[in-house]
Amino acid sequence: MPFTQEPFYTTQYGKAYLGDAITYLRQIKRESVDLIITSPPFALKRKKEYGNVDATDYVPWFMDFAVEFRRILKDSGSLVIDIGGTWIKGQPTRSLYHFELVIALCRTLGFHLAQEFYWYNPSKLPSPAEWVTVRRVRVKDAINPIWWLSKTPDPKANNWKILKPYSDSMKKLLEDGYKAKLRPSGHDISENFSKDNQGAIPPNLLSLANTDSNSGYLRKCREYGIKPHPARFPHGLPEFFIKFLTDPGDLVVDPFAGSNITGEVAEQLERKWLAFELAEEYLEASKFRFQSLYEQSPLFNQQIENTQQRVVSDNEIDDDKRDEIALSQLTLLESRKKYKAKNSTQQKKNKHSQLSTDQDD
DNA sequence: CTAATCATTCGATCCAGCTT
DNA sequence: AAGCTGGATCGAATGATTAG
Repeated sequence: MPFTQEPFYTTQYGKAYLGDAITYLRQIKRESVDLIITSPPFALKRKKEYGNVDATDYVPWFMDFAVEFRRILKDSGSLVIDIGGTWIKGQPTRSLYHFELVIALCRTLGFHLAQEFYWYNPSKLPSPAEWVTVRRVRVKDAINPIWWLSKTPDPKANNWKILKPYSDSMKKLLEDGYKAKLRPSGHDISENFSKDNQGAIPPNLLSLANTDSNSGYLRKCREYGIKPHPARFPHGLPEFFIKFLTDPGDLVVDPFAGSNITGEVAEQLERKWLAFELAEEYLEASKFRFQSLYEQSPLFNQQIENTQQRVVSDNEIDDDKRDEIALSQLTLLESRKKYKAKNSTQQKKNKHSQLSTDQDD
């Protein structure tokens, strides 16, 4: 992609860019993208640090992006939007903004609703607290709608690629044989139901607990004192749609990339990817997802220098306090050195294993 | 005026340490 | 060496009320 701006970083399959997605989207060639998958900022009542748009302004705000989405998608391409619901201020009733969005995308821009999905997070906090845990007049909101939209009525898709293991009772049925007959509903269950397809066709309810608390990304964020992106979807979500809707070598775009989980998953699945993100801190930390990148990060080296300077130069604090800080920072420095050493041996190991597999090939 | 407090939840993952 | 167990961790919360 010949963008006017340089990428923030580049990997084997992808590029991440810093800035407003709209400026980049406008430079992408028409009908060149296979999948746009994203989790835009939701219209939450309590605004987050990454910036939220109000429910009343949401559809017009999104439309500017959606026009470009439609232009850059191939006819076989899909647009997948993970969008959380929200509440009307001051009363226990739901906002309609995410429904209004999907209707506007179809009615105004001519997108097709290929299918609606729901992401169920069983370990979601019981919220909204006022209505769920204080007054107890609603139940916890643990579902995110995911709109799968397409540019034409027949986007590229193949559910053979996302079969899930058969349940125990289905395995038993396959062993014992299906009783072929007309069901009361009129559904004709034929002998064909006894065919073993090596896996079940998944439903449109994706059950994924979002409980990442100790991943490499989070540990490195903690280590370098960077605030992790507070709103990350689980890897399983982009993985499902990338496998379902694209082939290796296809192009996947995430215009609201955040900590760039989409890029990480696309890289693993050998799809080309483009990620756009407004906040430099989030994009910088997303380098932690790509081992080859993060040690080249100025953040990584600068933090170590800063720590060394601070230990010797800070005279404004009283003596006890300064000793305490110096000690904690020395410990921090030690742990970074250890981490760096451990990581470089790890990289050597990886290189070795890569070489040996190359030879095998 | 702003800031703090209150109500509530449960599963995935990583890691260290132990057992087989 | 491989497998298991248990501990630590943390999460796209909100609005009313009280304290400062």
